Amino acid sequence: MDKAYNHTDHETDIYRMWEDGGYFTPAIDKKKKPFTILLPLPNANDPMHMGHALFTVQDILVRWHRMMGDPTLWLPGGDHAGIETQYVYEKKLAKEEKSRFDFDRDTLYLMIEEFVEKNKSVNRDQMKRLGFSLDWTRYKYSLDPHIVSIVLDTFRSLHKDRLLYRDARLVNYCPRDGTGFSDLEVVYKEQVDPLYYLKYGPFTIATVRPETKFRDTALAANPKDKRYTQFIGKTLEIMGLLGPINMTVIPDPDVDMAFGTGIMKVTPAHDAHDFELGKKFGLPVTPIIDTRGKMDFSWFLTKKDADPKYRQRAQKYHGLKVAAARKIMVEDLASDGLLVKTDENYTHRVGSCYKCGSVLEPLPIPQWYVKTKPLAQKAAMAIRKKQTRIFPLKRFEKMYLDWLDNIEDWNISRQIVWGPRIPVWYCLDCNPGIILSFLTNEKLHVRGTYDELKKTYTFDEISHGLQTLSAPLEAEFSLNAKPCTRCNGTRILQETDTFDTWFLSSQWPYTTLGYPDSEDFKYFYPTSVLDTMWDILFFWVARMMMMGAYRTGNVPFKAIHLHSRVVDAHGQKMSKSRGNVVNPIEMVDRYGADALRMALIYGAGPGSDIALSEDKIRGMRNFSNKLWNMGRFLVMNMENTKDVPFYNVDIHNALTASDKRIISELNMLTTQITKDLSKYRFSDASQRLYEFAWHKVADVYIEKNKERFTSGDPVALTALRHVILTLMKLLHPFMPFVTEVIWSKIPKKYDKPLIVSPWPGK
RNA sequence: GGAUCUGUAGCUCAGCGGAAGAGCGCUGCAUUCACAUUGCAGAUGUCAGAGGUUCGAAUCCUCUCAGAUCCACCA
Repeated sequence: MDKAYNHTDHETDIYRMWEDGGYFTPAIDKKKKPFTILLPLPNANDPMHMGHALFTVQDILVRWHRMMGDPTLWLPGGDHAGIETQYVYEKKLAKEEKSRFDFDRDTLYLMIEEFVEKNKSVNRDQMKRLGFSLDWTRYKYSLDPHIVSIVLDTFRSLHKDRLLYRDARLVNYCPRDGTGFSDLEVVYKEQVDPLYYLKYGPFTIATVRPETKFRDTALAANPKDKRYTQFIGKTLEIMGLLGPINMTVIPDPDVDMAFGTGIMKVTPAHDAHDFELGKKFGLPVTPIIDTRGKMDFSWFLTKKDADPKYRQRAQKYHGLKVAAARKIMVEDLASDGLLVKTDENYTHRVGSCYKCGSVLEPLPIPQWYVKTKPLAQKAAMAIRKKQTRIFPLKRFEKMYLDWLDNIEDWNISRQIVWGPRIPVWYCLDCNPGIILSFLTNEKLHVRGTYDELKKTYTFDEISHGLQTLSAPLEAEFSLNAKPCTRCNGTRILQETDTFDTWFLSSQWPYTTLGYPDSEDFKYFYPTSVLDTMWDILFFWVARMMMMGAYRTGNVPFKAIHLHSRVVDAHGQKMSKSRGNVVNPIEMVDRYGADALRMALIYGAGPGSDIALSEDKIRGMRNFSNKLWNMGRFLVMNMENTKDVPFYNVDIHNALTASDKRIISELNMLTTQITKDLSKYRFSDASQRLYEFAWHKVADVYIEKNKERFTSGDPVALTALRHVILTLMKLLHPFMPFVTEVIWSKIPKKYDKPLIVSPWPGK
């Protein structure tokens, strides 16, 4: 054996030995209870980061259970990651001075597909570098046809159960990325904007969005506000930048009397609160901002009787981006004497796109929604009844329940190409003009709902539109478009929206296992543990619980273990802009996978951030070397001594007090580690093992008995071998490579690799 | 606005009712010894502050200060 442990000499060979030996693939044994973990599917396009390296937690559990003799499945997969991947791809296109608008839908899809296929293997190879004992024979990709077909079937099933609807409500729309998002994906940023006080007929109103005032449809005041009670219900003529308009004052108890002047303009098309208010009072929805985030004054410019002076003004605003238009309008308001004052220091929070940071525009666009309340109830119940337990902290359980108890319907439509299209077909003959694609230069030009909304639809008219929509949905719900069953029309258009990626990944537990009939599904579902970072508790974990319970009748996990974020040595979040990102593969190259794994686990308290430094990883590399040299010491001394008996109860009596003491401590340690693992106390276990191996066995036991070992005392060597072999087993889940190598060097009775050796006490 | 978490050695953090701990860093000594990716010895703390419960509090309770996070979103 070499003087020092050099991981690069061993890791590749060891992993190949495990994989070729088929040890990652479980044998289904109906007499035994399986242990199953699904790997939180990484973006198939992403190289590995420290977050992925933390899946070490799962490998620890999996390796432990495998040694315990459980049929153990750790199922890997990759995610097409809809918007994430399309975003990355569009950035790539931008470098080539192209954009998504240069391609038709199918071409763009194929280009992205090719891009992903090229990168797919990178992440997989990196997982192997970390030593993850994933069953690669079962690898799944989120766009595998059989997975998609189950997802589409879920959509159909939701429709049948009346848990699905299409509605034209306000969507958080990113004009830059060209898609809407669910509420969860909105990031609110605090910023300072001018608050303008505008003259509004007899009133003064305060607003940060003067550009939307052209299409205000009402004014609202608190019914308790004595200043305005006399006006409630009255319609007033108000002078604006484009001439006089009529507006009614409506009562709204939500209006804060202390804010601004206590009276508010109502813009149902561009504000969520106003939209609800509009619904209540039957106000028209009158958008003035389009999906590109530009002002749209066509409603005014097409007016035949418009005053030429105002027409000119509208022409000036038309097509400007919101921010630019606002600036010019404020100038015009000032010159018309309509600007009362400006508060420059108004701080508020603005919804922005989590991908590109653009300000999101609330826009009225029809989207598909899942009614989540009934689904959420079951998912919450599973936790309340302790069918599923959440580790490590109560606070995550509370977060989970609070979210499910207050859940809103889920917008699953995305206006991107990368992902499965929503399986709905519209008949353009009997139900024309339903949908519009904002994505690319689609060849099919269809008059869209958004255009229709611009024509000042009332809420009644919108809901009427939705009723006519549901007809072809009922009639035409197959995977391939056939002639319309109502009018026999052949101009059928599939919904151009794709699914929110989370709609697919929320079904991962049963789609990957082959719901509903496969052996795997019957045997491995529900899975044992889900381990993931807490930041996707709502996006993914809660939704998997909902969909699993809905589709299969069982929630998908018996336990949910939430781990924390990896931060740098100073507790700072790792980010490219800070320049403190530690690349896991570089660390594996330099110090070995075992060192990185141990560094991630050691000293990481449950629920708190995990501080990782290169110093710490180096420290753990030193620990690997310590183990190596303990093994080396044993092997060297055994070489000169024949017939070292194997440890057993009979020999125990021949041991010295010192031997007996270390074995007794080892037995206590075994019990303790087993207990730690069953309670997800990985850090505690790793610290105990480190302490015992280095400071009890190496520093004390070996040093005190050194003469006995070097002189070849068979009894002493028996004890030491027993201690080291047992220690290798206990450490194997944490540091699989170095323990497997040491194991292979020590003469012993078993010929099986360590990975499938029985857990001590088992 | 609602909720939650954290404050312990220079740094990162364990401990969460019974004599203040670990890793890294630091200081001194050792060196043909399994290992210098080492060993031995050592220094460093009003356990954020105040009050309370208790025979006993870093640990439980209340408040204060400081930092962080989640949810809801305000014209």
